[in-house]
Amino acid sequence: MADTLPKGYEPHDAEARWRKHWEEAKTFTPDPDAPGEPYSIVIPPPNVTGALHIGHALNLTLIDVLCRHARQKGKNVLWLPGTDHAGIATQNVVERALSKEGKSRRDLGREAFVERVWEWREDYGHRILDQIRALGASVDWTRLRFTMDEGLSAAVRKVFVQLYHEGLIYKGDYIINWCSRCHTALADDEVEHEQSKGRLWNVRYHLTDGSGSIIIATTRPETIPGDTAVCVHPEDKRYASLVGKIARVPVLGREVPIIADSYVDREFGTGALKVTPCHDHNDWMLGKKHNLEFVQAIDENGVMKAEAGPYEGLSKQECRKRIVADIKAAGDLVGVAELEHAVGHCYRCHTVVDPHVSTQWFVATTKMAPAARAAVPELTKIFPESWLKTYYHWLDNIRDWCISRQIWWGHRIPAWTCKACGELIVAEEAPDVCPVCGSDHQEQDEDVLDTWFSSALWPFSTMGWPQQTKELARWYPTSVLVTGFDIIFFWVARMMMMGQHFMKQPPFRDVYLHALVRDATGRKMSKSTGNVIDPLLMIEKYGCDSLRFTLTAFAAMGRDIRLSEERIEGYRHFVNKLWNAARFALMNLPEQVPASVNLESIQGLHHQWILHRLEMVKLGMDQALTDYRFNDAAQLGYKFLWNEFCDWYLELVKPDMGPDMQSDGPVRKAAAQYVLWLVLRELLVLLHPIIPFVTAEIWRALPVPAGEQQPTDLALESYPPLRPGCVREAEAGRMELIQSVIVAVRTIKAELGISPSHKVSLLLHPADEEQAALLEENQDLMTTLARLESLALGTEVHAPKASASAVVQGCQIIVPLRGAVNLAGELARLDKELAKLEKDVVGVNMKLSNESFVSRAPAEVVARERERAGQLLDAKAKLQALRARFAEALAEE
RNA sequence: GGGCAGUUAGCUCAGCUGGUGGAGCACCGCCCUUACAAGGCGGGGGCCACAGGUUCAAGUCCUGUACUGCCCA
Repeated sequence: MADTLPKGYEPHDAEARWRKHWEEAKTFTPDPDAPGEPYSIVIPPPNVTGALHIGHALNLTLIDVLCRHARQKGKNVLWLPGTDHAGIATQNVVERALSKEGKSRRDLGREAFVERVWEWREDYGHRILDQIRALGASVDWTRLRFTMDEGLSAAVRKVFVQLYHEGLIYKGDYIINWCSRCHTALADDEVEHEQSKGRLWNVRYHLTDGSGSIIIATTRPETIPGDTAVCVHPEDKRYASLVGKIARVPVLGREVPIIADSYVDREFGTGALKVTPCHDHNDWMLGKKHNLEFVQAIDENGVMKAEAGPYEGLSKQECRKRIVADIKAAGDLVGVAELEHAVGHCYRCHTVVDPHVSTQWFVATTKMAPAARAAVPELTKIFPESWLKTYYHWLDNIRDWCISRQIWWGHRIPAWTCKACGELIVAEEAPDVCPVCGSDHQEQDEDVLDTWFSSALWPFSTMGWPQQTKELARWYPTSVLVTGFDIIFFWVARMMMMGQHFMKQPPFRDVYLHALVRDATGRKMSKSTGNVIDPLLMIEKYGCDSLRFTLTAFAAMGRDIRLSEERIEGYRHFVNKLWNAARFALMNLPEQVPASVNLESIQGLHHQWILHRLEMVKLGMDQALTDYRFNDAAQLGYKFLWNEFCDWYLELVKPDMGPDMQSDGPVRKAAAQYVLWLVLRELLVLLHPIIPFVTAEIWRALPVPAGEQQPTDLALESYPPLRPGCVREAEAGRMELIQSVIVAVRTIKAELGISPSHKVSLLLHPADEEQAALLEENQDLMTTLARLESLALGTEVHAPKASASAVVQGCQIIVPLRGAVNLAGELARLDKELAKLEKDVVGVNMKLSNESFVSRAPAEVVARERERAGQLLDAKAKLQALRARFAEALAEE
């Protein structure tokens, strides 16, 4: 006997051992010169400040499944790991640490502060990487990248400079989203809109000519000092006569024109809008269009400026209170209403974002978007397709991307201003002298670039671009990008634009967008709600494979995943089941596997059946993973292991393993051992991409065939070869009959209260000769699994009237009942069966008696229904006869 | 306001190109049958949200309604 496994699987030891082995042996470090179709994935770089959350766990698990599967298929696989520097988030973290020491970043100065961030990164930046390790991600650690690495930074500078010279990056005064807490600009998609309760103030603006007034509606009265117009809809009859007149801004007294623009929503508020170009995006657009004055009334700290007159120096909140009070005192506050409206918040710190006018750098994404749009779906396919429209819609309505951030941690903008002549110099390296005036006195732009700017280059910058590396030649474009749909704008679309522009082809062939992981009640997981499921804690409690299997099994396309700890716990049972099946196998296998048996001519229906099923699962799982149907792949594996291999095959094979009583014993046992070994072995390979640790651990313990080397590393094993000769539909169908007979006997026992272990006699009346032969040949299987005392076959066999019965595929199943059993129970059982049959008969007859069904449905379908009708009627007749006999027996009691 | 999903067993969800509605968990019985009680065997449970339409045939295709969720403005 081979060495068996310990009674329970200990995930911690096994996981630690395999993680260490794979990393030290560089198992997942590919050679660009190696053969095999290239397959590559770049990791969606997690935020370096982050801790692994369940969303990462899902993402990494799915990518790992794809990569491990691709390796099995003989591909040359690169999975490139790394992190991004998360400008705002990281700076916030370090600033918070500083503030505990009573210091601000300004106390340190820029250089010392950045130094401090690097130190922080040295101390904590590996945390997220260790967590990626914990999950078993088969990344190539030798190619680890960070967006602030020298190579990637050089790529950023090159891209910036080139885009600038191509006119695709420009600097200008624009209205942007301003976070006064982070003290920086934000891109449009970095602002999260949330419905919140607010108020709508109706305020009267008097006309300068004394001819009356106009009432406007506003949600932000503190911006009144920045008003430079009042706007109405050109077709709004209520205000037609006022257009062109001059209104006076309350309190401030500024005279502003009343203009007309179809942008105005006549239904909203009073239908009249005050226009504040410096403090609202839409008003900015109106200001440009109508050549209005631009008055900035609030500064970048949220404090009122001199332009706000009497409110100068007040916070915007205080200003709101005061100006409302002043307007009310003047009798111009017409009304206040409650209002539910969307308010923008900073995605990093959740402060309310203010529209703010300032000098910023922009990428002309309006010009770059068309290429990224055109690439889909011809060059890049999006899965699931339902995201296609969202992708198009965003690109079609894109605004230029604000990329400058007023922080210190990040790639500093490679632009210098000559102190002598004011020339703006954009270059990859600091210029020695000004190309215009020759002065050597330049000052670099203070701002850094948006983190997503460097992330957008990730698919090629990580492979060494702008150097022409072997990696780029071999692995660009990448095979697939796997990521959450929530960053389709932040990341996917921008990588598409940059990839198209600089590499002349999009960065991935496929984009697979997975769902968000939610809690059991469907809420987003967040620290503040306290409903997070910590993947590391789950790994600790249930083992990594349990978590991975759960996530894979729930990753149905286009659906959110509702996760709860119970589910992970549940799938731990699956891992345990596999472990125990392997234990059983090992207890029944010799130290060396017997010489191989010709599987295509193997005897034994159970062997033929399980080999057939194995072929189906191989094909099915491969196809499912190719189609990104992760849940289907997981389910196929689950059902095969549990419901076929364990529930049936292991039971069926037990008699083969017994003492060698019969003359064919040794041969039969050797064949069974070989099939058992082989099926388990290939099943381990199939499951390995999803649950790598437990499968590797079992694999190591499996015996190897005589003459072969000691166990190999499962991670390097190929996908099991297909054996077309083992595909046998007919045999599989025959096995189903045997299974049905066994189930029928078990049901009779269970429903009549006969103990499962109580051995009964079984009489079978087969439907025909062929069935008789089949049942005859497989008596052993039925005797063992149905726990029979004896088995008799043939229509001549006498059956006592007091027998329980059933009909399966035309075969009558008769179990003589002796002793104190519940005879009335059997009658009820038969009646229930008959009622069920009757219902089916009625259904089929209805179809067949429908003239148009018979004439219009495909002949094949009609034939199938006819056959079924025949079977049902046959079963019904037989069961009725059996019931009649039984009723007689009851009467005789 | 625009767009995209979803509505199937008590719960969470599968159900591809229309042809006898499934799984896991939960529930109810019975069982320590020599891998597994984290187990085995058996069972109950569904007008597939609603209303129309197409079709011989609709959970599946089309239209509308209701509710839920998400994204964008």
